[in-house]
Amino acid sequence: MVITSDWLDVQKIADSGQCFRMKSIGGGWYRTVSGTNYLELRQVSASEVEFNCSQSDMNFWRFYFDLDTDLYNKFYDLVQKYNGSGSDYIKKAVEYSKGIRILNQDVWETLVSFIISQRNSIPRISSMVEKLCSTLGNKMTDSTTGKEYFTFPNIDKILENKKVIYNIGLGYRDEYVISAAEFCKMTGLGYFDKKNGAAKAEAIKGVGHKVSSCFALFALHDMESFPVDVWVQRILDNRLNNDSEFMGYFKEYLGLLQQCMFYYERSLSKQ
DNA sequence: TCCCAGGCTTGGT
DNA sequence: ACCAAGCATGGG
Repeated sequence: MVITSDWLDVQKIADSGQCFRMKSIGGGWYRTVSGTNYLELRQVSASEVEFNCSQSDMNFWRFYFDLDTDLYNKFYDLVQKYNGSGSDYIKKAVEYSKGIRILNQDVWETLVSFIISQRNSIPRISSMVEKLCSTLGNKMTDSTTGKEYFTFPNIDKILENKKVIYNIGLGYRDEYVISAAEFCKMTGLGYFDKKNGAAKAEAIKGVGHKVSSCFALFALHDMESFPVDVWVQRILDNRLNNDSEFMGYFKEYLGLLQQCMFYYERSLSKQ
């Protein structure tokens, strides 16, 4: 079915760096996996996206893509009205990144993915996550497309296969993945609430402030979370003159703004 | 507060 | 062939 939205860009979301299993499969189609669900989708026009899935799966994906909110339009309007420090850069970044949404991703998958992301490049994060899934995940067949895919391994599966984790090329991050599994086995995933989830996650060995802020934004949907990685730090230093005026103005949209700036800045470096 | 190892891959000389 | 850097973190 076709979903109409003036703020939904498949390619930009796939390349935004918030998810690592969404990739192009040719012919304009993308595929992604979340939980036990598989989806193929493509951009039909600037404001239309075709979702190749059943009606019941669409409920899952509507939530996943954060489609039932007018937050994005409110954000865009607010950006147009902003004339404070850094407004030129922010307006350009948001215009360029229009269509990026903050996904509602699985708590466990996102935690592990961002532990793996540390001191790593996006293509290699994706390949590490795929390796993890193809090695320890469950093999499934999508009823709509007939395609085979692997789910992300759950906590127990990882705890039962520690040796495997140490031998799939995660580097020094392997022990962090194990410690996250042990921690979450104890607390349960419901322990990570939107308000305090980031701080709670930092009790896990291998989860510092940067990973926890990504976790809060991309899994717990804490839109006020503003992850600062090397790219965002460069933006703050070189584009925004370390003036944090925008942070107060965009308070409840900071996570979305971070994604726009991150995506825009990386595009500038690729030219 | 500052500094560096740890593991592994890619991209640039 | 060599080496730096990559959506950081923990420990000294």
